[in-house]
Amino acid sequence: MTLNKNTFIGEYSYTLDAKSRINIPSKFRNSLSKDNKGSLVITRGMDKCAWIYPLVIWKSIEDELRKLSSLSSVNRSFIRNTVRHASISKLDKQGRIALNQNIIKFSNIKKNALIIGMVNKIEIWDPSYLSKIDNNFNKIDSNQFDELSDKIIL
Amino acid sequence: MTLNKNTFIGEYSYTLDAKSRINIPSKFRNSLSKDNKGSLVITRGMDKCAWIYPLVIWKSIEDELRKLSSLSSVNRSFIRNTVRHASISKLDKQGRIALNQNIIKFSNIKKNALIIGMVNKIEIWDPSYLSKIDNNFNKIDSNQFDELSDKIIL
DNA sequence: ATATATTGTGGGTAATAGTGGGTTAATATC
DNA sequence: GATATTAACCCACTATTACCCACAATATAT
Repeated sequence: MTLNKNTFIGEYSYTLDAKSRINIPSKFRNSLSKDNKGSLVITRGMDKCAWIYPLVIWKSIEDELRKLSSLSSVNRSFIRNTVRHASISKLDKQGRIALNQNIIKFSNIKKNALIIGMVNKIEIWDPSYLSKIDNNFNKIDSNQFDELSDKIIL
Repeated sequence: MTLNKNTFIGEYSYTLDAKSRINIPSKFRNSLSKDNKGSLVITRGMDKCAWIYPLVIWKSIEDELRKLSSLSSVNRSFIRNTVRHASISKLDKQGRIALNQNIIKFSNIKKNALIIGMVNKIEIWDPSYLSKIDNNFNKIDSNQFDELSDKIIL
């Protein structure tokens, strides 16, 4: 509760109901700053999962995108792919959001879903798919993290 | 008591109660700086144990993570695996924290638990597992410590 | 030695969180 | 314009968590 605003950590397991609604962990809801007014932006992640940003954070991302010149084709496709699948959604009275078919299909979510706090954003995963990814993670030569471990002391 | 703030040394033996709460040694509680407001962050350790950080220390870790761009998949994995098992917890009026099932299972803690001060963080171990690890420690060839002895003068 | 404060452990109760489902309003389709 | 489909809103039930009080054991002070 005393954590930074719009900051999310931890992992939670929830279920999608018949109406494709999923609960947002109450710790995340409490962390959302008031100026979001309960609104989130849902989009495709870089991995096969959903990314969810607080509205105010998303707006700052938009501002960054605005700075990228459309003269570059790399920029154009980057902007397009970042924005085209994004949609705004509001928490209902019980603290849930509705996921649309597009996102559900993309992230291959069925009944069960894993919600993971990623500091500045939230991820929603299909549990079985993520555990596959995890195995690959363990196989990654750990020296890929050597550079990071120089920067961050845990 | 005159030790540096947010610094923990020593070993204590406590029990988990029926609600998975465990006492934090009063010396540790006294060492916690006021700006933590009694909050700690519990996460998985690099060994099979729980790591506990004072909130303010954790926040500085978070701030470092925030600087890592999510365009890099290595960064994404690193962030995910660093924060996904972390959760914030507040000391109750009696000075205990609640451990969640995730952490209990990971560190294989049953009824008895060992709390160890690790200078900047706290570890919680299953006593019987730790004594196994200790045996391995004694087997380590002592020249593995040569590198460390260059860095730290004991 | 006795009184007083602190520490570690147990447990009850009220508030909150997570889930399901029904009803109404909005939008789209024919 | 009538009907079908979807989304928004409301209510209800259960499990979990947070908060409070109690007490025995130890430590500290007088």
